[in-house]
Amino acid sequence: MSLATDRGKLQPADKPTLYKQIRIDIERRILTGEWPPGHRIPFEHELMLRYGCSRMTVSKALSELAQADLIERRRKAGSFVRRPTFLSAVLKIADIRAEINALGRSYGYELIQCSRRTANAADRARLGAGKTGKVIAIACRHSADGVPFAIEDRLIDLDAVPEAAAADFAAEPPGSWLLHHVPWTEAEHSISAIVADEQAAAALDIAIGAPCLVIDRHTWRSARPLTAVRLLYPGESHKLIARFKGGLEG
Amino acid sequence: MSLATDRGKLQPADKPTLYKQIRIDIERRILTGEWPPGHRIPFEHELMLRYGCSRMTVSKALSELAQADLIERRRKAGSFVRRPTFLSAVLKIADIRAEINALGRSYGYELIQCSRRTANAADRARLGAGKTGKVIAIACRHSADGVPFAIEDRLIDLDAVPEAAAADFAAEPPGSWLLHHVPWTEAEHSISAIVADEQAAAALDIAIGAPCLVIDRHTWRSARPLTAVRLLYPGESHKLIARFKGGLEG
DNA sequence: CACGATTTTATGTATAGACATATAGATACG
DNA sequence: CGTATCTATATGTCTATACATAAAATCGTG
Repeated sequence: MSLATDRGKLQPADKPTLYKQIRIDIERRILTGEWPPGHRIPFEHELMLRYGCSRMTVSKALSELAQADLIERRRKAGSFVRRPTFLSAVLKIADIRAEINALGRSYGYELIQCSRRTANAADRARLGAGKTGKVIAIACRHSADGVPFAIEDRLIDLDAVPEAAAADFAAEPPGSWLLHHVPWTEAEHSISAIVADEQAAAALDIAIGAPCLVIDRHTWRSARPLTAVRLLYPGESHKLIARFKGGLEG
Repeated sequence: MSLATDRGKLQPADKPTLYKQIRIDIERRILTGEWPPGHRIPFEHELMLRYGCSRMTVSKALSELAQADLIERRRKAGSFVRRPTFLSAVLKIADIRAEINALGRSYGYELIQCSRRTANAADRARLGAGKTGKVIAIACRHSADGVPFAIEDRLIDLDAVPEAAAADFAAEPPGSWLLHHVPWTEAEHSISAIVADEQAAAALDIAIGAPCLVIDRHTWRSARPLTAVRLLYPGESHKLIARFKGGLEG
């Protein structure tokens, strides 16, 4: 046990070395959205001027960012901010469309309800922080080969994600849209099982009392709540699969 | 979408550079168990002799292994193989004892059944590969503050994990034992919901027909099946929580 | 214009050397 | 015997340089 250092705990506040400062600086710009996905970050040559160090030093910082999948480096072209990546295979359940496509089934999507409103007490409680601004509330249904696959009930903080105001959630599922447009830094999943009530049973076309899998997910960027979603899957018929692979690739 | 390279797919079989060869070589020894957790890997000085290169080159290989949490580097002491780490927070559900302790509740464990046998057809199907050797079958119950928390039904491949023969699963839950003694490279989780039948209801002290969360997990080392486990949690009362955090630390 | 060849350029890998820093182990001391 | 100090040493960071490599950009030619 002594070897497992349990990183999250107390950082000894080690003296920030130059390459770490560079890495943290760039990381910050990416995570705050200052450098959005696709943005080309300065060339190593420019960075060594900016930070007054050798190319090897900025290269080390960039290499670590690349290993962490925050940037993608391409010879001759430069280094680019990656779009928000799945930090773990589990999160693929975040994109139901991709999940269904991966199963080789045809994806269907149906927007049930989408409204914009000033956050009420329940919205604020659900999103976490003391938001008083506007939110978007979305209800929709995903289907595979025409059969109900999951129903989704989502809340998006419009102040944290103003771009969402312009998105067309009738054309694109909110999960996909968010995943491809909004970088996030933390997510929390809560998984549980319930039995279907009348409403859920009707929406999913299953029997009342049938088991359902529930996934509640909250997503933040730098501790600021972005969205909260509840997904309801028919329980026995469907299994969520997550794969993990150790080690390194390449 | 174009930026997301979907790593798992086709590796362009890039020319293995020296530092990558070193990294892969060391990684292999760790994952095969040749260098077990706690083992001190050769000093940089020895490695540069072994591979005939400069210290910067071996250092780069070791740095990447450290970033991937496969080794831990300590000044003056050397670099050490880390014990199997959680590759993702989700996997903390792999260690129910740790999960319950994290909740601040007292952990209880009860071995219901533990038997060794030659793998039958059902065992082989469950573990995957065409195993014909011996397996250990375990049934046990975990409780928190004296209340049933989950029941576990596990199969361990004794040929792949011969050390398990000497383990005392009456004293230590098999999940904890495996996590701390056996390195793995791949795991697959399958999550679903069912309603409790008579047997499950009795074991978990819930009503027949109550929702239950089911987690099936399979674990491999280098494509060789190690163990298969099914966990049954009471559904509404309990929630599995997983957290993800982007970026890098330090 | 289309298309292949050439050039340019940013990253990728590797080197030798230098100094910093933490710390395990040895040593000295009370 | 316990503790403070010293020392040796393995890792941590950084530099300046060199050449390799992939791919974008340009050029040349039919």
